[in-house]
Amino acid sequence: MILEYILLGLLREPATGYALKTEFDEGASHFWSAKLSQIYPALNRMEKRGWLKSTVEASDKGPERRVYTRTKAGEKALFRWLRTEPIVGMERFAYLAQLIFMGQIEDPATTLQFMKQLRELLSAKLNLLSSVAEGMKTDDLNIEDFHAHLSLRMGVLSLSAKVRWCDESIKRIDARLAKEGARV
Amino acid sequence: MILEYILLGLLREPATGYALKTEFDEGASHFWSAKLSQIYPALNRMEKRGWLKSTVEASDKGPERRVYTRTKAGEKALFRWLRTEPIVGMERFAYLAQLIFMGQIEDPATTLQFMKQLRELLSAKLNLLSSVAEGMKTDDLNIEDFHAHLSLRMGVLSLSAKVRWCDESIKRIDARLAKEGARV
DNA sequence: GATGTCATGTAATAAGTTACATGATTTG
DNA sequence: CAAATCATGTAACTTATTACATGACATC
Repeated sequence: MILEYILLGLLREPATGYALKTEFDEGASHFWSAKLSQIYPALNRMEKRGWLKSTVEASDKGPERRVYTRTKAGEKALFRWLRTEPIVGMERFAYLAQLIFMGQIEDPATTLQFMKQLRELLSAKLNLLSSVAEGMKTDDLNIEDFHAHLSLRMGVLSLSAKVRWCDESIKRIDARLAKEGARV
Repeated sequence: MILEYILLGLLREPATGYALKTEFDEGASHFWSAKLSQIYPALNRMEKRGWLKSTVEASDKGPERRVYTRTKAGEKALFRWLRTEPIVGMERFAYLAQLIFMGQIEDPATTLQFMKQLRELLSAKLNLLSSVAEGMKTDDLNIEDFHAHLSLRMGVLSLSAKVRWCDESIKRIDARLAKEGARV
């Protein structure tokens, strides 16, 4: 279960389920996502399995919180997973499914609008990631920041490629529409 | 449910569950995947809902087959979905999760090997997609082939970017290893 | 006769989403 | 005092994977 390994990875330092959710949204949202209602039971399972230990602490703000700490067994499980082959082939792009079948509607104007919307959505994501990446230095990073920077770069490069693809596609659709218009 | 809409899209022409699985693997694997054990119940549900009709036919080869045909209601449901906003934010890259936490192992050689493996896996996918894309003409396509070509292009462009990212990353890790070696 | 492809399904389990339920503290 | 944030969980449901079960026909 990939979520569990991501939680193990995030639990480098002890944290609550709530804090992990925040980290997820801030640092991992470009490659994975999870809801609180999935995180809490997962942490529970992991503790039963011996990968985590938890203690209940009073909070300075709000109710009591359950703080999870990664055990040695948890670390071992994580490292074992990290040494497996790169996991590929689970890619999911729902918007490509929409685009590919949109030809059946036979209305280039619909596709044009779709691609323009998609361009905006993707470039907003790109801007977010770029600003995080640019806020980091690139040289003399410690090994953990170096890894964080590597994965940010992949987000930046692949989103840039997709935005360029949107632009290219918009031009091609415009050209088709111009031809159609000329024919009438 | 996205799978159901993809099945509707594929069912432009009547087909069996088995044939849809083949189409999935050949034409849709770079943006979605599904197992037969998920496809059969889905088709069943969709027929109950009135999106499909099925008939049982004898096969020239192997056992009887259930051929599904998309109904007008199914087409309407598909077109309605196609006109919704582009679905983004479901991206999942398990290999990025591996990479980002790999810093905790503190062994650049592990990361180097990982990136080299990833490069091979991604470039194999890229070659597959490129050859399909190159086998298509680019001008004067009918509207459906045009859409197929658009989505192939996204695969080619974004995979190229990722392969370049692997190369860039491999160089950076090599540089770190060289530095480390120099220090010893 | 073994292996591969065609063909359809069910059962059990795992993973993920939406909705429900509760309640304290902080900030405007 | 209303809204936001902090905080934890359960219940119901949907979606997806793995394993099981069956069997015809084709090719080597």
